[in-house]
Amino acid sequence: MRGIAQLAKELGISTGTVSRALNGKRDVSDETKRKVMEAAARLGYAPNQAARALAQGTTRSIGFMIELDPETAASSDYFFMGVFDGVQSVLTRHGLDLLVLPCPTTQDRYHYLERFVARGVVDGIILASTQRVDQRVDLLQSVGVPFVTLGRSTSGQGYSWIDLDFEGVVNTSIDRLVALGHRRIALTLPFGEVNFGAVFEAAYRSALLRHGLEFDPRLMFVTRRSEQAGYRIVDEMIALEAAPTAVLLIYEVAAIGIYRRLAELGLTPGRDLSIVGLRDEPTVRFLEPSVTCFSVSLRDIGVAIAEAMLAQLPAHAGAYPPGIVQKLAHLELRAGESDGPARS
Amino acid sequence: MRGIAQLAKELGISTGTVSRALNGKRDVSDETKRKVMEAAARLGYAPNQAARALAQGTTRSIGFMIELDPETAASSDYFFMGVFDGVQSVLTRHGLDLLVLPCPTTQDRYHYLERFVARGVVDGIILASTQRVDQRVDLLQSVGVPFVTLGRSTSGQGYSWIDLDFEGVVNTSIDRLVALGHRRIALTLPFGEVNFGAVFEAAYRSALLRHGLEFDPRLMFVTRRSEQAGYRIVDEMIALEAAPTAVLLIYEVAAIGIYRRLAELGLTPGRDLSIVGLRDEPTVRFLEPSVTCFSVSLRDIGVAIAEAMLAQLPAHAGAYPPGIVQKLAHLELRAGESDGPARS
DNA sequence: CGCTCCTCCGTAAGCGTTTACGGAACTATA
DNA sequence: TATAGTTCCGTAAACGCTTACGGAGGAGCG
Repeated sequence: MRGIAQLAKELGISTGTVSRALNGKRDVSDETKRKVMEAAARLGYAPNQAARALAQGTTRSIGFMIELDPETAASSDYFFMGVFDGVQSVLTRHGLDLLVLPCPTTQDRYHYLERFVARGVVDGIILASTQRVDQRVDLLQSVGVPFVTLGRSTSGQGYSWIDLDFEGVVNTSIDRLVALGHRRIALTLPFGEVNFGAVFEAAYRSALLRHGLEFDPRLMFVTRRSEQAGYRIVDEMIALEAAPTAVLLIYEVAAIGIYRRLAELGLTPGRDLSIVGLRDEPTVRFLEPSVTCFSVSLRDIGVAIAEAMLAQLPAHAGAYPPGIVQKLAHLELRAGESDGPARS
Repeated sequence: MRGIAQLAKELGISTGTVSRALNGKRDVSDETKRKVMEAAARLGYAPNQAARALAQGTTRSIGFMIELDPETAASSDYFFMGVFDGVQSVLTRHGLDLLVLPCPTTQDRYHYLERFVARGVVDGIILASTQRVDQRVDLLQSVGVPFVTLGRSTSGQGYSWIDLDFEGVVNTSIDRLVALGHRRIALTLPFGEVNFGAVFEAAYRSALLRHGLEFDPRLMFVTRRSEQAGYRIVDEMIALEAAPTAVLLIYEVAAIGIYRRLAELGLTPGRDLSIVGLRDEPTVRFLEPSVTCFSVSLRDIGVAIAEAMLAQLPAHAGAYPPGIVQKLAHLELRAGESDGPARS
């Protein structure tokens, strides 16, 4: 006899009463409630998760699926830790646990997720690294599991997502660069089928159009998230017959490589080539001259995700207005010295 | 009627047989086994996790607790993603899931862990960021939950751990620097009570002793994991009456700051100050001149952790020789150009 | 043919909680 | 005093799965 039964025997009352007391339900006198709480704390008792989940039909935990691609994702984890913290801060207040589910490099992301939802390990799912067309969204919608995605996708319809305002970043950047006299502005795009690549490119095209600038596909560079990638594209840009005078980076870390290559060539960031990065992560923030980029609170993004999740959980209805929420996190410009007037 | 009952009805057999078939047990004909498998795949059936855990008394999942300190840990996640991948690669082969448990900044690490083990959410625990004295180790040992720590601790006794060979790194580094003529070698130490700080310092002291060099506490600098920290200590070192000619970094990322400050002062890494970093993470690997540091496979560390865990799980006895395993991961020197002959 | 042994399957009792239901004791009301 | 209404608690049936147990049927043997 273990668990609640032992506790009940110890107190000389029934398991039902103990359970009610622990869960703060009615039909229990304050006196017994107190006794039970005290005994539980003293014996270090906590209700068995499996039994509780089975009886209630709910696990009280939310899964956050991430991917472990060592090539590209390895450095974006920087990103996730901040988000996790934000998610946690909200979930714990509602008695929910956060379980991070790291999909191994060798496994298919769809099947990995499928197993977890089919077995009912979590009550809700948070998805990251959304692809342009992402079957996981369709899966979750069809089985009816509450979910929120960090990043948009063209799959599914009418679901909750939180994403960075890439359009805003592109518009602000291009406006700024154009105002500085730039006419040929290069762009780096993420390798792979992540959705924000398409978003970034579309925003870029429409911004050019808005300014009456010509779109030149040779000014777009697909890169992985690495310093090396930045190093390489400098030469590629220079080799063009009409080299760009500015570049907008989807992976700000590339700035490090660009700086180094420019230095080797005797060129100066902000003078010979204007550079605008996406996010002001610490490493980039430390560069000299400082990189013009954008600031966003990762924690706030996490909070928004958690709130969007709570809005979908029946057990927590009322805490947040129900319904789908789709939110773009604003990125605030942090003007640095890596961009300046265009030189011809 | 859901789950296995529905599946059984569909096939016209009992739930017991279905369960046996799905779990590949005996007492089921190959014919029915085949039919059940087929039906399960067709209907997308997977046994409910809670029910299974309750019946078997085992969750088939391992928890990996990490901490979300945005200040120090945020950038060490780089580190974790690689480790996760290694752990996963082994666990999945044995039908075990990996659940990452991120302890929020606001919560006490001990109570966070306590709740998870008391509720029986996981069969085993992997601990990171072990403190010099870490009550979590005592807790896990007292309740008898299988666990492995990534990093040592002075708490507890005779438990399994995997750690970096900090002693090896220090010895190799000091030997190398001394051979280059350095006599005053500085050291950076981690902020906080993490155990590897103490290990690093102890190894440093004994290495100095071995070479007959004087120990000077003023040559030790406690730093957080940041570029900024490196930037700052340059001035602090120079300000000393007898400035060090070399420095050994616990957080290699500090090299970035050191490089920058040296450049501002018109000094050159490897000539005016020799620098040796711990791990060759991408950002540092990209510096120019290249940083002398050490290489270690994060994935292998993860693999070792998982194997140490399996050795403790009764259900998997035999897969790996039972017993505690304590292993130091070797760090291979990657000689760069950031260190050179001492100048007086 | 009778016996034993093996193969395969159904039955049902758990696993540790939660929770609907009913009932005992007590209070308030007429 | 009889009745209705509260308050508190015990009982037991779920939740979905696993697994010990037993039994039916067939094969193999003497």
